[in-house]
Amino acid sequence: MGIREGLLVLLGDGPKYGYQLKVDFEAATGEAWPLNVGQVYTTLQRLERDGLVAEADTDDEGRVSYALTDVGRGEFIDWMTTAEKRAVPARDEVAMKVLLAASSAGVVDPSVVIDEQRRATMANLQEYTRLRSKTENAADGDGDLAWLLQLDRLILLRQAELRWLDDAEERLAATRPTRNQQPESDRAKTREGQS
Amino acid sequence: MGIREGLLVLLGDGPKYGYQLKVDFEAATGEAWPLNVGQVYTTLQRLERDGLVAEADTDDEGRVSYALTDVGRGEFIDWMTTAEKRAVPARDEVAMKVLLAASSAGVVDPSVVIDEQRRATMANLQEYTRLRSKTENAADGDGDLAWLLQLDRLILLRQAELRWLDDAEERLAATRPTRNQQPESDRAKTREGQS
DNA sequence: GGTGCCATGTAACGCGTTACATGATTAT
DNA sequence: ATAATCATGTAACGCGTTACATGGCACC
Repeated sequence: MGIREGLLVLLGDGPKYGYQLKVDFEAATGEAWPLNVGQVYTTLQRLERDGLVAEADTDDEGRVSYALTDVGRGEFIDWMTTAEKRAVPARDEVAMKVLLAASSAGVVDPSVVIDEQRRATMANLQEYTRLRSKTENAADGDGDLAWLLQLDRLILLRQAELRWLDDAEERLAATRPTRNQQPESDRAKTREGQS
Repeated sequence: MGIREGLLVLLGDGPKYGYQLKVDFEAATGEAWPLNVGQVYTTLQRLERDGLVAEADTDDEGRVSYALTDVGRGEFIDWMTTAEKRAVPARDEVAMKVLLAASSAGVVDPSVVIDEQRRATMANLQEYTRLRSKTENAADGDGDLAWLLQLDRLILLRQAELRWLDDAEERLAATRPTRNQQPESDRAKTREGQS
């Protein structure tokens, strides 16, 4: 998950050297996922260790290039053509905040957390939207396809987040006031002093 | 980002011992983010090292409980009341696949990748939707609020992903066929042999 | 008497991330 | 000249994750 696969794919259309991989990686992801060059070299080491890439002929300049091994090419094709299962959903900071606020009853007001996050997310969304129109209206029609795709994605994600914040507020408002909502089952078993 | 903050918040309403934290963490996140118990203890060590928690009085049973220090309580409040900035968007496997497929022109057909992922995501979405109705119609009206919120969230995320896959396919179809779309700028500078 | 849950840990690995060191080449 | 970019690497840290070891207690 991550850089390994990225490099693997980038090496899919021919040998490349470290720095080139960094540049290509960022270009491919629309500069939205910056990559410290050092990581390329360490990741290449690990890929070599695992037999997925091998040092290829050194460049006409002094540049050390790497190429996929057969195994590496296999992994690359495999990863590319297999859809992600995502058995366990990724932990998201915003979701964590809201869920934890909701569970730690009383100490923090979930609606405050939600409101604050909504403001940030809306600002974020506006910024991305602005960037997208700006990019779309750029003179060069082919302007940075990857960057546009990233913006599309981020906009959709933020919109989804806003909807979720609304849903969450609603659900919390619906259940909280009716009862003081102590999850009695667990609470009773291990009373934790100072309530 | 992650477990640290989770434990911090959970300790916000009183001292708890390790195992309890694990149980509470999973309960708070609707069992969607499972947590190996061992991680609780190592994370507690780190939190203690950083002066955010301290070992509190041992339980009536032999259980070692931890409590927030003043600093820890500060961090907790801080984290809770501050919205996430998310300067750099998180790397997502699906997005990576599509973007990399789009950039590595020719080796892999992006539309194939997209189609395959769409199938998986749709199945995923249906499963979550099914689970939600099932949970909502459960006899006990208060049934697992956290779990419901997670399902809401995952459903919205998957829907957003589907829309993005559509958008991406469209954008790729719009630009790709017109030109063979070699990013000439970089391509020219470092010709990488065997094309 | 064994199976399973409660409870606390430790050891080791993997990967991402940062920071640092070192040079060559190019541009101003 | 000197600043920026190209190019390759190393060292160290942090956190998440897995696997393992141990022991008490309850229930059947």
